[in-house]
Amino acid sequence: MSQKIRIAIADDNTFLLKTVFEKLSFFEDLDSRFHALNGKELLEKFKENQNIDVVLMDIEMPVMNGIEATEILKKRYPQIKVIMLTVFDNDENIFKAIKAGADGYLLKEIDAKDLHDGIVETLNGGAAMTPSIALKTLRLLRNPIEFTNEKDKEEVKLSEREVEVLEQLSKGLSYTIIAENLYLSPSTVRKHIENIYKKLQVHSKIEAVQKAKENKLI
Amino acid sequence: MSQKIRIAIADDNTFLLKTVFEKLSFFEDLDSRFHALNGKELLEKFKENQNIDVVLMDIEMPVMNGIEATEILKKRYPQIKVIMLTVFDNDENIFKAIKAGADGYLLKEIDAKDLHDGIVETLNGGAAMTPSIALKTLRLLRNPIEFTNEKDKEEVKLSEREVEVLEQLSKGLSYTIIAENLYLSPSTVRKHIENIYKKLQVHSKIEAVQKAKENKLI
DNA sequence: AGTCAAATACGGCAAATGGCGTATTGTGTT
DNA sequence: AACACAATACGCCATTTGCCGTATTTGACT
Repeated sequence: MSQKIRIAIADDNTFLLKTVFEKLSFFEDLDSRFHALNGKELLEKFKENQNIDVVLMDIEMPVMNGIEATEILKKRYPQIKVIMLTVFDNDENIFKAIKAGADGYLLKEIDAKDLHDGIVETLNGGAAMTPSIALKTLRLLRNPIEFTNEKDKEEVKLSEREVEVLEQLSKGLSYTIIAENLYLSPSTVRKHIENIYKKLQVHSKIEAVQKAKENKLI
Repeated sequence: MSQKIRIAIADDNTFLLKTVFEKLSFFEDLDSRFHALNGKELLEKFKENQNIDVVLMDIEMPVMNGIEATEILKKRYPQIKVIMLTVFDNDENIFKAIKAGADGYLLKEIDAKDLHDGIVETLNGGAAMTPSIALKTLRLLRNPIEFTNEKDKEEVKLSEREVEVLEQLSKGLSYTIIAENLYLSPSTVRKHIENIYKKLQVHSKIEAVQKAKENKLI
């Protein structure tokens, strides 16, 4: 690459902004050009200065959030790559960002090297995704039904292990088989299921599996 | 991770097989256990030897292809991670593989380090995807094209009464409650369910409800 | 250093479930 | 009339499930 990759960043948190700049500064092929504290500011700066290759875009910002900004930006300058860089990894944000035209979706905990690689890959016509995000996109693809279902549910949180158990439950497996598959004692599996039921407010396998699917927990 | 990651490979091309083995051999935390030349062979080897963490699965194989094999494998051993490793990157294969339950999709041109990283990330609950594949999944998500399975449907026929019972089953109700609702004795409900299981070739409420939904019987 | 949540695990108990055989009644078809 | 089949129903039995209490370990955060 003869030319440096020119980058703009949109983020309202100046501390995180600084962290990102630092990560980028390790690499000589990257050139951090400017930043904005919200979507509107970013778009205004683009009016005078469009020679940017990649935008790293936060989602939660005042005035105009990153998803709206992405939508407008990609419509106006389609050649510019937009990579979401955020702490939020809920399905709705991911899906909205993709719909808005994002070329990648990374989480802020990403290390400098992976960020760099993601930027380069995106410029080369790929897409940047942290593995946990990739998993969620796979799940979204598997259940195309609920794309319409935008309304909020009361955010039931299951632990990772509980989700694993639930996934096995959904295959119709029994406690003992699940225990074997996960290298646990049946007692533990049963306790996990008990806890799942409490969290989901259900009283049987079927109800649990159905509720989990509704809430896209599996 | 104290334990080595145990890997099985399915690929009909022995040359490519060797290449993959070589790539894996660079890493001390990876343990290539066995390989198979097609999906059927893989499943047979799994019958005796299931202590595998990750399967690297080719798509085009004789006898049984990688997508069918993935579907069966993931149903039988849901905890095992399956990563497609193939030269084919067309939308249909990607989508089918994801539907079949693949946990990742990598292209064979991948270098050793990225392959290793992908395996580890997948084990850690993420998903492995080469950037070009990630891009295609994003596009698939953006386009609300209905990829609903046109094929299969073995036309299982249930009687009216059986459908009624099944509908109640799907609400998560017990035999006795269903009996009350339909003005039947619990024995009858159980017999109906027994017959339903036989027709659907399943062995539990959950499986029955899921199969019925797949076949749009309820 | 202390707290907390999560993951692990056991035992007990009542109810539900899944699989088997058997039997009677009605209904429609050959 | 004979036959097939769905719907109804009971009993037996082993296993699974749902619910309860309790307990230890570990890792994360304060």
